[in-house]
Amino acid sequence: MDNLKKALTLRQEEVYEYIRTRTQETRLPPTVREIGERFHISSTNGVRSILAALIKKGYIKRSPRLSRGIEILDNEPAAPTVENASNMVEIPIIGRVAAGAPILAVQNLEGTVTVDRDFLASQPNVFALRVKGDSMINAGIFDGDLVFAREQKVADRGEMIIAQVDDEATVKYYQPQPEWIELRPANPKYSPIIVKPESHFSIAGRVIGVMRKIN
Amino acid sequence: MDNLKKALTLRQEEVYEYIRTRTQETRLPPTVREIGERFHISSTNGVRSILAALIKKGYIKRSPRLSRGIEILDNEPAAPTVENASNMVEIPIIGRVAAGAPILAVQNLEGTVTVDRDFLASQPNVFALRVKGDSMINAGIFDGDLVFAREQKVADRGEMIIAQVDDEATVKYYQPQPEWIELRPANPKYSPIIVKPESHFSIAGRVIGVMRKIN
DNA sequence: TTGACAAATGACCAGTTGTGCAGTATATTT
DNA sequence: AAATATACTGCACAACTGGTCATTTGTCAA
Repeated sequence: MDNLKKALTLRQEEVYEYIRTRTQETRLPPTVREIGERFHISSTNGVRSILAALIKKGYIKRSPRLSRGIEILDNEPAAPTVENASNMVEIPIIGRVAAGAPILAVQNLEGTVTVDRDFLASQPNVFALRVKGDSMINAGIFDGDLVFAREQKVADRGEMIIAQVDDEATVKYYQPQPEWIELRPANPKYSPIIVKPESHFSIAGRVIGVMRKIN
Repeated sequence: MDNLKKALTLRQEEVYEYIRTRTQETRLPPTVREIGERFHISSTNGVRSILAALIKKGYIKRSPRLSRGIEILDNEPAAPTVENASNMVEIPIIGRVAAGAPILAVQNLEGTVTVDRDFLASQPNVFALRVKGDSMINAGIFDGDLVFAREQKVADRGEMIIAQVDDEATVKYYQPQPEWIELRPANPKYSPIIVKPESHFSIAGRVIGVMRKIN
């Protein structure tokens, strides 16, 4: 599925080509505004929409908030050592969640991580989310960690889930009550989130792993 | 080979080496502040004075006002840049540590994990260790977690390291004292380990990441 | 006709980043 | 003794940079 790269629009092709050559020639990936300048796009958001499409289609990867954090994903798989790759799974990383949209609705993909199939027990439909805040600190999940979840719409009481409330995706313990749903943090500093029936709530998945980079 | 180059001070050498490896590994030259962070230089001007010296001696080049505009002036034309086709790195997992043997000795290896190069910032000489016990629980490291470390024999005070004491490898904070070495856990239930000079002690590496499988 | 999508605008915010200025302390060189 | 180089601290500032919000325009398919 990943060898068949999705087709690019003309504009996306241009921008991709520019990033590629610029990176190769000057050793530095361009900034968002530099791309905009090159193509006479006056708004950073014009560029962003194109970059988002390129991420979605697997051509580039971005490190959020990092200046010049665009990386060309050169996957010419170079033929040999093929079978090795089959043991790996490519997992989409969810960035910020757009209101209303289903969590995997690609609009906010930040990129992908490739992980060992063993790590995820080869489960299907896995995605990753970058954690914001320290509300799950007692569960060993820190700010900036990458949590992995298996996509599922239901969960058992007490399981750690990724929940989508309005336009936010959070990691919490699932504690359904008769009249409402309680999302319990693992940090005494925070109170449980009470989700009333009128909110937009859904379970996005159950947490199955964590990854943290230190320093 | 490059005898024409003027000699560098120790500090300049360190910084130069850092810029070189960082640029190669992450594809992005560091910012001034990132360099300062790495070497605990609190003022950007401390870094600037070193960079100025490196420019003067012909080791680097800077593009004024350009973010990340540091360029290594290498006499080597940068090879054919064949590069790794795959973006993955295979990391050895250390099992039980035989007394006296270096930690990466073959008899200690338990297996390998393959991880995304980005996760480890493609650092060289990385290994992994399965954590036993809950002594680092407040650092978000639980029993059974896999911790990743970069092999190095020295560390700064307070860094999280993998230490080898007699025939055990443990993850702890490094707190050297004048007369002994203190290995501090991140769990109030445990006391620091005091390593007396007569013990077989060595630093195996600095912890750079954690991975946990849940359920 | 409606709806999804790509592409773009313009204003704005927050955090990053390079630079400038004023100093300090310690070596080494002249 | 004086001059210079090195290696910093601390603070402030302007420019840069990425991200967000609200809207708009055109295309293409159902």
